[in-house]
Formats: sequence, C-alpha cells, structure tokens
Amino acid sequence: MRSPCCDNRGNNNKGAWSKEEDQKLIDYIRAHGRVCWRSLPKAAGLLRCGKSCRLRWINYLRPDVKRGRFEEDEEDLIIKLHALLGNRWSLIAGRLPGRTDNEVKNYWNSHLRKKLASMGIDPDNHRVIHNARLHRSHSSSNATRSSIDKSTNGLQNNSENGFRDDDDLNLDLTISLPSSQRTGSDHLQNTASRTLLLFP
DNA sequence: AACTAGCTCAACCGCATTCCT
DNA sequence: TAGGAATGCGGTTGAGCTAGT
Repeated sequence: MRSPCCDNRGNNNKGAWSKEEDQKLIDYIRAHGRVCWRSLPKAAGLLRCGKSCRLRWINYLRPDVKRGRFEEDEEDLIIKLHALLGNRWSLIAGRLPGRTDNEVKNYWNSHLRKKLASMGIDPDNHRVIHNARLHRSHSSSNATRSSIDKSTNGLQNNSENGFRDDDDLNLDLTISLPSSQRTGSDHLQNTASRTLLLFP
C-alpha cells in the first residue's frame, strides 16, 4: 500500500557510518540547514536512506548532543519521568538537555532496569515488589529509591487529587517542552483534568 | 593466549502520526 | 475529507568491547 520510506534497492549503505559519511552529512546540514530528509541523501551525496541520515544526525552528529555518563540527577529524573510517562522516550529525553531518546532508552534498558530491580522495584510499573529482598546498602540507590517512593507512592496515595490507590501510572499529562524547543503549539494537552506539572 | 558470556550502544525496522495536496 | 508522502517513535538487533574463566 504505502511505499517504503527507504528504497532498499541494494545501493544504499547499511551499518556503521564512516567518518566521510558523517562529514558529508554535517557539511550538508551546515550549508543548507535541516531540509527534507528524504531528499537529503541524494543531495548530500550519501548512499543512505533519509531515515538513517536523520537518526545519525539526531543521535550522534548534532552539535548539542551531550555524550558520556549520565549524572545521578539525570538518572533520578529518568526514573521519575518513566514512572509518570512510561516508555515515552522522546518525551523523557526532551527533559534532559542534550540527551536523545535513543540514549535514554538504551540507558534505561541496560542500567536503570537492573538498578530498580535490585532495589525491589518493578521497572515496568515502578511499584515495590513486596516479597523482594531489598538492598539498601548503596547510598545512591537509597536516594533513588526514596525519590521513587515519593513520586510513585505519592501519586498512588494522592486521594485529594482523586487518584485511587490502584490507579495506573500511565497518566495523561500536560507536558511542556524545554524552553529551547517550545513553541506556541508545541505541547500535549489532555482533555481530562489530571494535569501534572512535572517541574515548578 | 583462547574462548565465552555479558554488556553497551549505534543502527535498523515497522508502525503511528503528522503534513500536504 | 481522503489518501499518499514524510517524519517521528519505540522495539529490537547485532557488532564491538570487556571481564571472567
């Protein structure tokens, strides 16, 4: 029905990007700005599909991409946001300047899932596993855990907001983007009355 | 030194959503 | 308003690296 967004006719490169390809993409975007991704590869002389170029730019080549280890406060923020938003990686990443959705997703799956599990918290729904052995010896784990307790249990028990104890955490939210990305229409709005301001 | 298991992360894939005519 | 094109998103894969045996 719909034609594939990438024509896999066999003349497109796949796999890791070479330095030359990176440079071509950087040079082209510097010269022309962000144009149509579909036409970019041809115009830039790249044997890649537009999707691949977009991903490479957003996740790796963008000048404002922050690389390296996640700070402890970033970890806590990811955990809190995941408790509220679920696997909405792009929304979570939008709250972490310089981080990409792919990076956050990878970090969640490789580090934070295990961290929460080791603390006796189900990483999928952020609820305490009652019969789990809790490891409270690690100080950062304690801090993280207590923050999660506040954010999740606090929500669950927030009767004045009308939340029931068994309310699902997959809430509808009103979320404003970081100021650098915000536009007049750039926000998600829910029609229900449950509005959580994630940050004051 | 050689092998293996586990981990990390860049990249791919397919579906969903938005945009445009 | 419908339908196709373009873009965005989240799940998954696999290559490369490292630690353990």
